[in-house]
Amino acid sequence: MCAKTQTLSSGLEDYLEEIYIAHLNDTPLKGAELARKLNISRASVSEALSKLVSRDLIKYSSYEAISLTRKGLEDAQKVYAKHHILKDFFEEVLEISAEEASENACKIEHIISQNVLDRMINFTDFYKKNRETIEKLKKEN
Amino acid sequence: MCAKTQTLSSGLEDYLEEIYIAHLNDTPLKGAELARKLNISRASVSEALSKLVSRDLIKYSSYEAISLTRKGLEDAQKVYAKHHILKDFFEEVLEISAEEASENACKIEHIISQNVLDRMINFTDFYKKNRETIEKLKKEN
DNA sequence: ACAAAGTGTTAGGTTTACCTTACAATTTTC
DNA sequence: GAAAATTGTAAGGTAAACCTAACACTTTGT
Repeated sequence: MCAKTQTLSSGLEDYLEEIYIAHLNDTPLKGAELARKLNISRASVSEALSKLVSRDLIKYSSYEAISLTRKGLEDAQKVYAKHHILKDFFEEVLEISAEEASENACKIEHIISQNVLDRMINFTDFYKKNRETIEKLKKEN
Repeated sequence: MCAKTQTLSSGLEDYLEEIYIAHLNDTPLKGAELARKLNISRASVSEALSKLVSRDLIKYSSYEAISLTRKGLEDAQKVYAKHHILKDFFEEVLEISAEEASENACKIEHIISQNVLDRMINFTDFYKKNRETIEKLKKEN
């Protein structure tokens, strides 16, 4: 009856994130396509989708597009946001390439604490606003 | 979306790191003590140590202190360094508490790319050298 | 020295997240 | 409206990393 709120494994978060990206792009996403995107077998995706359904994070029937429940949407947004906070910090502050920034963000997004992320948002924001001053300072050293 | 790569598993890196810390402290470390430190059963530690021995990263015989091979020492130093680069950045730049900085570093150290770490070293260094100027700049915003 | 305490290993189990194979169900294409 | 292609799922398997229980071996304390 009452839905359980468990923490999502890193793997399930990846599924959810990819489903969310399809949602953002307004692109219908089926299991097989998700399998291709994540480079995982259709069988494994099938199992994972069952888990997400049983946790009330997605709606899904065979041969139809996957959709997010309200709860699933919220969770996905959180993961997606984490990804971008990290990616943005890596790119803007550390000057890492978009690709490498994304690869690192993909892994770290599942384990970093919210507090660190919050500070990272502020810091990246500060950095962007003062980029010229800071870069001048760097050259002076 | 998130491809996986790993030579030494995150778990084995943790064992190695703890062994290295004992080495730094010049404290003999046996399996049982390692198990206590990592909060893992003696049985699991026994298995893990066998793996580390077979990979030529440690030397170990029952009832004796664990020691690092040259290769093991190098690997351990790398992990340990990663931990401190991250911890230092979290503490010094993001002003995270020592404890939380360490907790985050513990997890991230196993997955972050060397390139990001290198940039992080430089950035933290820059930040420390220009702390006052940067903090003044923050207040101005 | 020898009992108690501590340490190590084995055997067998669990969980998680993958996999392949094979088949069933559905959709697409001609 | 079939044949072909695609999609989904069930069954059974693998591997990693942990666990407990039981037992054997070693060290310690008196």
